[in-house]
Amino acid sequence: MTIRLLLADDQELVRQALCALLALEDDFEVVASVGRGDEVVDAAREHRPDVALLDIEMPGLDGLSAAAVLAAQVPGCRVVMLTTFGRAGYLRRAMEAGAAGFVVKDAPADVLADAIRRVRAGERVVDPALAVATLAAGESPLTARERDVLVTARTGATIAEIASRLYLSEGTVRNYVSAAIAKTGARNRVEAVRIADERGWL
Amino acid sequence: MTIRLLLADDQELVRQALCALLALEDDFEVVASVGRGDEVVDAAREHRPDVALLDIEMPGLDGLSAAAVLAAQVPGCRVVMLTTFGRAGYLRRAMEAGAAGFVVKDAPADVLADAIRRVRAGERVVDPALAVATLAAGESPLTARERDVLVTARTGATIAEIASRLYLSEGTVRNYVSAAIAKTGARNRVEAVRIADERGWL
DNA sequence: CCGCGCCGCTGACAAATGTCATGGGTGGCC
DNA sequence: GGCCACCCATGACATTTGTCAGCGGCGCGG
Repeated sequence: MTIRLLLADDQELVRQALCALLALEDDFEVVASVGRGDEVVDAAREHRPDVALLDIEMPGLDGLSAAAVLAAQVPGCRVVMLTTFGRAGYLRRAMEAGAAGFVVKDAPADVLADAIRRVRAGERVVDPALAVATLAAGESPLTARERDVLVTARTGATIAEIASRLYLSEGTVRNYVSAAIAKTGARNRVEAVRIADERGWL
Repeated sequence: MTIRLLLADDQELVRQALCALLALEDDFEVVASVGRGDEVVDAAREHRPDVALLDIEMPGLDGLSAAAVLAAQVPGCRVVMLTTFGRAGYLRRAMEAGAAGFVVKDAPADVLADAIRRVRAGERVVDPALAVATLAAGESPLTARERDVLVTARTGATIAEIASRLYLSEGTVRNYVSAAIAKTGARNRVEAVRIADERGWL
């Protein structure tokens, strides 16, 4: 009994390469391959894969959101997130989105193959080291607005720009930034953004 | 006559996948595969590949530096840079490092295969769109010190921290930052870092 | 040798940023 | 209803930042 796979990765070359790699295994069959997050669900509905391999960074719809939609609308299709970054926040969000597995692209091929088979069998598969890091990073202490402000600040916007984009007064924005800096333990807006980003709080 | 390939990419999974992909072509033979930049030269000396496929982001030694060393020490081995980011500065630096080809991971597999064959034949292969972008971005207008300051600022360091790390006075750092902001057309230190980074000036 | 660009520094000033105290409004929860 | 957390705002304040002018030194090319 072969395992039917859906492959989603925005990098054409990587996707084709993974396809070639997975084809080496006798029990895998890649039934669909897409390059955009918003094509995942349609493809899954059409081809009914057993397991969907989703990259996180994708145009249209990110892999995490795609996983959530998939879990809701295509029962029987389990999700393995396959991503470059073993960032703590990604893992947490992947779990919340209903993913059954999480593999980083640093891992060797047989880890991926193994993860796919185990997920298919109903298990949940996560790199233990990454799981620890995720627990260490903990839940986000940021309020929704603090998060918004940091997200907007990410591109290098000034306080004034953030304020106008979020329709807030400058003083309010400063307050949120200040709170975020305190909560992240940063000494800068810039550092606060970086830290929060790394922890997956954005 | 098969083309002997060396593969360098820090992501194990991607490397193995590319290996599987390239093995599908009759005239390719992957003779070496490494995951660190500082292993490239040794591997090349030992296995004498015709073409080395180098990722840019790698631990130990980045792909650009590896390409430069390779060009100097292993004549007969041509280099194709294979990278995620089609950033203008990367291409320029790749060319300066003596690379013969430049392929982004967005490209389809046959573009890569084609590039390898043409590079092997002595041609230089570059994505035309990216070449235009590179010319548009132009040479870096930053002086060495301005660059140093921006690089240090990238992590979110304050002026004071930059000053102490570079053994400069704070006023001097402020001047460099100011100059860099002017030259990038940014309105922030943060934005200046982002812009300079995108253009490959760091 | 002289000009020029880069390096490093200083000092002064304006603008942006971060901190703090305070207050009002809302909605959930006991 | 009272408590609490969050949202939004204001004003005052210290600190950090960016900008500008100016100084001396060094090395390179005309």
